[in-house]
Amino acid sequence: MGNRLNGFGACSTEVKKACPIEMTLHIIGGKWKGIIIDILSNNSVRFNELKRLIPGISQRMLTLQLRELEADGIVKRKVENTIPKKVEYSLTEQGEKLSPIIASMRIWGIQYMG
Amino acid sequence: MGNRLNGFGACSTEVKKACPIEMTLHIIGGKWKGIIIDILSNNSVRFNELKRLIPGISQRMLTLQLRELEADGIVKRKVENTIPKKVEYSLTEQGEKLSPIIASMRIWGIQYMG
DNA sequence: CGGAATCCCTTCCGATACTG
DNA sequence: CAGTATCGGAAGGGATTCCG
Repeated sequence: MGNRLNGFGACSTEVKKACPIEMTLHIIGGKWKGIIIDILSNNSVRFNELKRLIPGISQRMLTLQLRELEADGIVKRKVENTIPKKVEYSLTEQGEKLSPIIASMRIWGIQYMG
Repeated sequence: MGNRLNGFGACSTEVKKACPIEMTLHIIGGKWKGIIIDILSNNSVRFNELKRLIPGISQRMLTLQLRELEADGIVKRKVENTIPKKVEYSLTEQGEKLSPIIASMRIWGIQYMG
């Protein structure tokens, strides 16, 4: 199932047609994607920098989540083939449209804890 | 370990202190909670009506999700002990504060599919 | 530096059957 | 009507090791 990597909107297939809320939650859901998008808002960040900014994430999970976000058209990946290699991640236009939503989730979370 | 049911903010414990975004995503995440909150926005809905309004959800999952939302202080449950029983679900004040976020996720999803 | 590969455990979720 | 109980598969996620 789930054919990934067919570019923009590669999100998990059947979900698409169904409920847009479910689809959005599927794209930004999971343990790490929210904070990744939040950090990348109006920012271009390198892999290890990103890893440093997200306490507790493993290299494996960071890679996986970035790959999925990329496949869903949320994140861009820019490689400079210098030595050592340099890879910069940033949000696509679609991705930037998500960041206010993530930001409001942060606000809500803070007042919820308060 | 995750002590549930200690009322408001019973969300899974350790998450709380960490990242508010992660916590919010934990509360509204998963396959069904988004649409449940969306339907309950400014609405009081009975169990079976809710089930009817959410295509594909099983009785078990609806119950589970409602219980978690209740434990997290998002959803209220009102029982009338008539025969047959009547149970109405609605959002708490905290829950209503989530509904604009869910709504913006719906909007984003629609334009993303567009 | 920025990954990929493997292993393994936990959580999520669906199907089905039963109940006050 | 509004649930519970039980089972089993699928997906999510952590630890560790290896690589160009």
